[in-house]
Amino acid sequence: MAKSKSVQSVKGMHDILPEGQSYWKFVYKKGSNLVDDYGFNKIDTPIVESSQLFLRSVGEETDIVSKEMYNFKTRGGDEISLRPENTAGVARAYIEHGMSSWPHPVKLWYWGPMFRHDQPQAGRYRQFYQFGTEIFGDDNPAADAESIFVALGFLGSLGFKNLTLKINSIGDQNCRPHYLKVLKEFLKSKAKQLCAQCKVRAKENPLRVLDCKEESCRALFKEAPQLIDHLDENCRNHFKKVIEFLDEIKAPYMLDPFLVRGLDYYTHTVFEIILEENAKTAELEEGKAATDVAGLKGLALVAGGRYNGLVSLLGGPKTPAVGWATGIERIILAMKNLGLKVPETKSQPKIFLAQLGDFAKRKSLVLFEELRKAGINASTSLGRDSIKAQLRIANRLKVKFSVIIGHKEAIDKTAILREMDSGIQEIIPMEGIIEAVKKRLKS
RNA sequence: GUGCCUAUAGCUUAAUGGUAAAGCACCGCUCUGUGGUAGCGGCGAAAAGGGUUCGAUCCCCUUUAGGCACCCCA
Repeated sequence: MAKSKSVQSVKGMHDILPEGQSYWKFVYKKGSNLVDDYGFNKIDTPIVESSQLFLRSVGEETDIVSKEMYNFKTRGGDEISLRPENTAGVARAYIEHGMSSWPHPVKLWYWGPMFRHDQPQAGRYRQFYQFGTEIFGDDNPAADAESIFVALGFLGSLGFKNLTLKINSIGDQNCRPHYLKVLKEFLKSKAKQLCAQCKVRAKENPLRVLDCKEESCRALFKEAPQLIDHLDENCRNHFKKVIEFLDEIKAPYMLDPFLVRGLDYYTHTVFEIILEENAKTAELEEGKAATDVAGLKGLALVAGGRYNGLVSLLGGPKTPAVGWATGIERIILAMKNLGLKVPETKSQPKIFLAQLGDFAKRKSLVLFEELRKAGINASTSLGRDSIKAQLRIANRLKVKFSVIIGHKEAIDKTAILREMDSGIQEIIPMEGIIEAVKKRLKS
């Protein structure tokens, strides 16, 4: 097989082919227009950052950094990494360019590839695109709500319905340690009944134990102390106000006391937007029953939260911030599975130029250029000499008209304009051809 | 990182322990001057490596890739 003898794409990496581009274009357009309307400005940061950045921000102990990051050493010996997410990079840029002196809040958005070395699955790649926003310098719960609202608006603009917003507060440096103590005690008392995995986690990352999907554990955790009951007054107030804002803008939400996130920098609000568990595909053909959306059950389309400690952690001034991100491959897969359609954006030529003989070929090349200058999307197949083959291409391209220049026409300084549907042809003087084409295309 | 399933041409599929077949697609010819339909022809495949066997695409092992479920996550 030719495939195996030639070079293949690296595991977990994928090509976005022309027919897939209409989805990408559509999602990008909807997303960028929306955040523009909300006053966000685009920022691009490098795909490569110093490894330190992620170790310090995302967290050395997190899976993303400890297991999934692409790390390299440069010739000079610098340790660098492919970015596994972009909040750290944007925060770094915020500090590096002195954005703290910009009028606040500083509202930024980004779109670009991220890299994580995990197991590829549907909607899950080692290089994948994320789109997201960050708001710096706004401590107000309204900024949390705005972030959530923008994320919901984005998904809504793509046609998603039946979304569930899960939200929780994980407190901050002041109150989380107290909670962890209480939680650890609880887990100790139940140690014997925990699943193997939870036993390990109870020691290493107790917060994540609450995430366990094991039925027996879940039952156990019903009595577990909840973060939300251990928030200090400041945190509780903040969370309460976020919820009030969500009520105000009528965003449907679900409090999830077990929602924790895999990045260390989060404080206060954390949230996820998932497709409802019972999301079904559109009924495609008659007789074909709707099926569960493959691979997407409970998968987060959007995730985000507040990270008030991040900027100062990276050496910048103490700056509250909040943001979210979404995975584009995942979004597009969900759109396809749900039958959400996007407009076709393939290049659609309006007319086709066919020629016979070298002299005519030269003439049609000139005309081709003139058509382009006149803003008419024309196509041609100058490499083919048989008129039959050329018209076959014209037919396949679904053009309305073909312009045919044979040897005779080239000498007479005329061209044949053929309407493809009817097959009606007329001979038009060369200098009038552009006008004639324009006129026909209009009607 | 773990477990299960899968791998035949660009795509979809077939048969077979003994020369790998077809449809679609692509290219050409019939037809250097007219497409859609037709006829004819061409291109082109066993993921890689090893083992069992007289002989392996088929049976076995390893690797690779994909899917699914974990883990984790967007």
